[in-house]
Amino acid sequence: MKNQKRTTIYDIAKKLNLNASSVSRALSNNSSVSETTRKLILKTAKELNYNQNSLASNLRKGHNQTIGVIVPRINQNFFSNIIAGLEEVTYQKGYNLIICQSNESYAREVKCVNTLINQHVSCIIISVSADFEDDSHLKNIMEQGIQLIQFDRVADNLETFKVLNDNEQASMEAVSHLIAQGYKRIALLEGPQSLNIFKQRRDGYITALKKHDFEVLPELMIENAWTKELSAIATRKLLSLANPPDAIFASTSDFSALGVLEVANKMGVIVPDELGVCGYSNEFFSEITMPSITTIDQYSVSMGKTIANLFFQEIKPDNKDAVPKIVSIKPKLIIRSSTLKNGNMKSF
Amino acid sequence: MKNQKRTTIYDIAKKLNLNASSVSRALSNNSSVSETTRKLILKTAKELNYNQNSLASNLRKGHNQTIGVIVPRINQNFFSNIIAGLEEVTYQKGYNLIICQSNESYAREVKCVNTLINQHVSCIIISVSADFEDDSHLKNIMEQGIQLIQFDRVADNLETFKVLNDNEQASMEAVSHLIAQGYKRIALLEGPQSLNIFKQRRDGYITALKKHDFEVLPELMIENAWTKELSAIATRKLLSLANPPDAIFASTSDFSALGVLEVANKMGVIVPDELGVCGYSNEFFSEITMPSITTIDQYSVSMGKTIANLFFQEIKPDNKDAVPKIVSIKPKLIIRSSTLKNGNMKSF
DNA sequence: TTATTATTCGCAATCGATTGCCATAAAAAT
DNA sequence: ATTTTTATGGCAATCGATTGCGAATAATAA
Repeated sequence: MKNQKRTTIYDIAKKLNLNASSVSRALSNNSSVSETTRKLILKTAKELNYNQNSLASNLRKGHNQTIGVIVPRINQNFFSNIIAGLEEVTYQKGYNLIICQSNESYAREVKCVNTLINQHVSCIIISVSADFEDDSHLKNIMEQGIQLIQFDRVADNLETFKVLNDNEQASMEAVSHLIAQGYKRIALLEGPQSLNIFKQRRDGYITALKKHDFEVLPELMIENAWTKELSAIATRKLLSLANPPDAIFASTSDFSALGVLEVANKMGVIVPDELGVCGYSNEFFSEITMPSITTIDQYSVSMGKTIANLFFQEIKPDNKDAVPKIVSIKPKLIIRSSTLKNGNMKSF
Repeated sequence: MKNQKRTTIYDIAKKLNLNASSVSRALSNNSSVSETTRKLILKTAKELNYNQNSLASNLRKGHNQTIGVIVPRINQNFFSNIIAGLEEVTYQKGYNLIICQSNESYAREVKCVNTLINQHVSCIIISVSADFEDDSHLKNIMEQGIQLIQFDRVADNLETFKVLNDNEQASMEAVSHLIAQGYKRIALLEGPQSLNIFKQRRDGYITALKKHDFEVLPELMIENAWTKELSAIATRKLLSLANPPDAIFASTSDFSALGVLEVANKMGVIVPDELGVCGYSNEFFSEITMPSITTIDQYSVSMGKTIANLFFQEIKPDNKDAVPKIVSIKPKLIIRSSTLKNGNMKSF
């Protein structure tokens, strides 16, 4: 592994007694180079094992075939699926992805943004961290002339392209389904209200209750129950109430729903007969629990593709007057055993 | 969002009647710039909302604070955890990650490699695709003076840095455990033998059998059963044998093990009493199935960190004579209900 | 006060590819 | 044979930051 310098277009030019400009043109397959010399150039390029220096090319051309992605956690199912979807499309277009994770930290999110700005990426795709403070860093992205697409968790009052899930609608449908199944006291496990997605799910819950003339009971709404552990604690509390709920909508995730399930099991409360349980996200495991968990699928991979397509179709062509557009994806309620009171259970 | 040009060090220099070189030096906090002018420069840089152009900087400096990662699938648990671990460390060091997925396709893997070479990344970290053909593209990486680290699925006869799991050892332990539990006819579900990891797991299986004077029976070794569906088919076949196995080691993944579990359940075969089941990878769900699945944990996040640290500690400092080193990580057997014949089951 | 050293900063080349413009040569038209 | 057109490829500037070298100035020593 010698530290020899890599071959450049100048090396090729020198060898063929040509000018670097001709080499460049031949390689970009573009303008006026005779067929003969082009073939000659391509051949020697291969011989010398030439590889283009994208840094130089991008610097000169003033743009970068690269898109930056910032997510709270790369290895969270939803986000890794988003990234997989993004990559699928961007790869086809010859674009690269630079991935950063904010680890749910605002400070780190800001740093990630700055790094990506320095890299001159042509677009930044972001889902903000849980301790989101303000949107000045996002504004800065746009001031630097870089496109910005927010998805899922977004800064509401910043006008940018957005790809969202219709959380409120999905949440409403889930709760309506619980009501239709005959559940009377439906509790809600919520995530941090600093994130708009959790607010929306809460809104959907309230809307559904009101629509069916159910009372909205604050004691049945537990904030910050967004991990399996927190959810288990909350469930224990709820089920110990004098007047306990007969259904729990774990609006934060299937992990929360699993926490509910485990506590119910330990306390001898039968799901779904005595307690309906609904999760969110359609994690793989939600299908194989006993009973299987009713949940909401967010089409994460296809959402990733949607985001990428938004960039290529709406934004990239004429970035001058691209009017911020909001794409809303309707998640799908997946009904499984944990909310089917009639005992219509699927086999394991 | 005007398309104004971004401010450069020349803009700052012009405003202060200085030379760009001074600005550069002031910003890099390095050499001889008086405290007064440095502060002045830093101040105006902030005022003008200056952001460094990493493209130009990297081009000049001849290296890139970027590491390329190529994995078969980003949204596969093991790999997304690896990436999370990598990112954790590289972020601390101010390095960026460019992520590509080969989608288990060799052709695409080659393209990814080329893109990363063009990007002048300082290192490529790769786990090869299932239809791996030859290692010429990997050799090319090294010829271009780019560091190469292979992990998990590696090209055996290429001398590079490698971070591996000791698959053979882990596999041997798993099978030995099954034997210790009293299982007598242990079947093996294998992955494509083009990947060395699956060969190693097979070797471990055979070693364990021989060590305990068990016969190695080809009819109990099923190739290419590396998805839940394929595994289910294989299981059905195995359990229908005149002399069926009393344990199945799904050496490919917990998904395969789940396939075994489901078929056993449907066929009325009791796990673990009539059939022991062991998986691989310690997917989240393996803990919550009924019964929970004995499996092997690969410490994926920490493995990602190990890989990154290998780069920063061993390779980066003096890339001249870095002697390829192989780091082997010992996975951990996690014993759960699906192999505990004595009925020592954990509660769900 | 003069000589010497240390500080601070400017000049200009460099990294590798791209591109507008111009020059030469070849082909076509007159 | 001469002019016009076209094809081909060279020249040189450019993208933005970095850096070796040298010049000018300030600080210190003699």
